[in-house]
Amino acid sequence: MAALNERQKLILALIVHDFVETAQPIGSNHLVERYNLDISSATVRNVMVDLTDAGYLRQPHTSAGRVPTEEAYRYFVRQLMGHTELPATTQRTITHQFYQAGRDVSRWMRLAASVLAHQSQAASLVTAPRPEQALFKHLSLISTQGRQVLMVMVWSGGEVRQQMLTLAEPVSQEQLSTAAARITQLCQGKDLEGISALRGQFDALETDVLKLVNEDLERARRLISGEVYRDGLTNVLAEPEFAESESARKALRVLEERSLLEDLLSRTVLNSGVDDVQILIGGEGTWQELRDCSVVLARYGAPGLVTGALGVLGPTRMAYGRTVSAVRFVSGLLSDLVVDSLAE
Amino acid sequence: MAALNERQKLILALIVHDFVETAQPIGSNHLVERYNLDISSATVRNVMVDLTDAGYLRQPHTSAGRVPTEEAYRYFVRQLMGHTELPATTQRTITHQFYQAGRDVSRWMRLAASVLAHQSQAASLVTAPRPEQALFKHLSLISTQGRQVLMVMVWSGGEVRQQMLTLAEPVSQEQLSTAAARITQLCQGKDLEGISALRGQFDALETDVLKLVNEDLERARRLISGEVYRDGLTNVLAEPEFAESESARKALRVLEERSLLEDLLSRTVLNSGVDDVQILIGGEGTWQELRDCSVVLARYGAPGLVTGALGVLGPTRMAYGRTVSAVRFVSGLLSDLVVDSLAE
DNA sequence: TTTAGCACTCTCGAAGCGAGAGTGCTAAAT
DNA sequence: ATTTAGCACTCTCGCTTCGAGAGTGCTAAA
Repeated sequence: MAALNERQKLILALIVHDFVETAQPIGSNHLVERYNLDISSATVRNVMVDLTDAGYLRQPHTSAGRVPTEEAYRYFVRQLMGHTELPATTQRTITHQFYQAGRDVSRWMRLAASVLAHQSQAASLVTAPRPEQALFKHLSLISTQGRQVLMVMVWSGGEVRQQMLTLAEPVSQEQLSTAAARITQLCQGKDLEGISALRGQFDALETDVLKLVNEDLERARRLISGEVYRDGLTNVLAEPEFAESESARKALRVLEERSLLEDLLSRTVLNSGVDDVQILIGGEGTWQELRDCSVVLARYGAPGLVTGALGVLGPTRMAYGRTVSAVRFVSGLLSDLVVDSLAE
Repeated sequence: MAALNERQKLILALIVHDFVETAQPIGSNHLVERYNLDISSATVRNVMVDLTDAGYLRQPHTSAGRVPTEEAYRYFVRQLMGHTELPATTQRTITHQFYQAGRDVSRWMRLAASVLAHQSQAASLVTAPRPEQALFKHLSLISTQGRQVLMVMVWSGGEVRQQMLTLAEPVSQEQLSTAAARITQLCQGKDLEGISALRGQFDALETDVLKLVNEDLERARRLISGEVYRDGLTNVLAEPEFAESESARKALRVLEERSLLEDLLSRTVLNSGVDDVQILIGGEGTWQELRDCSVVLARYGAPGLVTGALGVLGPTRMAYGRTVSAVRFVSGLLSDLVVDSLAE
């Protein structure tokens, strides 16, 4: 696959651009007229033959225009697209909305999903930030009614987890507070293993509580991603490539089914740096469900401390420029917010 | 619309049943053969004419079989369907899963949505339980870093809400704990107004904290439903009535767009009793988006204290028996769980 | 009141056909 | 050595036609 010359690049870029817009095969005449090219349609056709031989274009049938191949999108994304950013006013609006949302993580998530879906006109997903290595910070024990106790655990990074505990016999709120204070003091800054090592220094009540802390965290640790937020699912249904519902089903299954999503995320963003946008085109041969789909993903957060993932799923024929800049921007914004809420 | 005789009811029930299964117009011959009726197809045709005149059936075109009208589904649901329950083994399995999920509300929600989607083979939604009238129960203040403080509020019904607070100047954890204890003691059992009435009894730090408590709760109060959980969206895409994506879009928009959902819920389940299953067929003339859709909804929880809503959205041609029993069962189960976690 | 018989209607898929769009090739022009 | 005009060729798409099949409604007999 020899390097493309300038004219070839131009034609390829134009075809990708037009096809993204119209979803129709692009013909040589069409291209010349639309862009007032100072070359003839015959020349364009010659170039098209080159690009077809190089594997960047294909024809749906003998006498139709050309359509970009997956390879073309990859080339476009790598070499032709250039670095774009969201318009400054859009950036300001979005930033403003986030700061208005206060410190409520679940609102950040919903907002991020909504912004991504809207900017990319595709389906978006955002996973809640999760600590990569959780350090214990604080425990509250609150008696609710009878022998029921609400445990509220705070972990490094501000993750709050709750759990109910049923005691063998009623215990006063005072006793609970004392126990919580003792556990908080002894376990502060420790991770799961550190806490287990303290076994034996606690009385019966405290041991009961700690067992639940352990269980809860063990369960949480098994999952890569936190709560998943989605938006814009109906956007992809509007795209012609998902007109017959079968293809739409396949694509949306990936977002809906936890196991598929975890698989996708674990093989991509987990190995990448924060705010580093990854683009998966056409499932890259691996994901059968993502044939005809592209996914733009990024990891956000504070690496080593708290991270989450976010991204957009749309047809291969996707406005990569806009989508990538939206993902990059929101990812950066969330990273800032998460880091801010870690330390100031 | 005169009352139907037994034969008419039988035929109507069979047509609804068959159409739900096959999604094809039902012909008189087909019916007689399949159910070994001891009447002739001509007789069935006569009955069909009656039912068509009565508005329960219609023909897609002159020489096709009959299709139930929305009116037919309503009649079916009210008069013909009878009371069904999920099989006992299914009930046990589901119950077991819920108790395995411990006390984690967000897992209940996910599980409920998943069970509903699976049992009804349609799209499901579940809103997190929210206090109808929130009484303050407990406050923890946890210093994180510098002047950042994490507030964790516990409200009646076990709802835990968190908020970040940035102080003017650093304050020790000890001081924070004292303030939290004082606020907890003074405000315990009070609602938003009760807390406002105490204004003036607090020092600067405590007032700052309370302002945030107020803000957060004010914001929460404006929403009818808590976090929304969805599942089985891809199920509805498998139905032939949603084969062209346009109709699918309309239906899924209702689930996806918060405002539409809130509208739907506020006009239905909010006025109904808990565990009382409501069935909306074809949008009932009001919801344009829900043409060709039916929604089966119920409110769950402890009325007056904590409630949420849950339901299923599918094509009008839906297995109402199975769906209604699934919704009723899961609603009851969630009610029990919520009530249990309130008091024991 | 039920049913057999039958003419009638309408959809659906296959087949046929022409218009239109777009190509690839060749030969001339730059 | 490129570029381009010209042209024949190919293939899709929309349209129409047509026959088979399914299902009805009506009528007259049981």
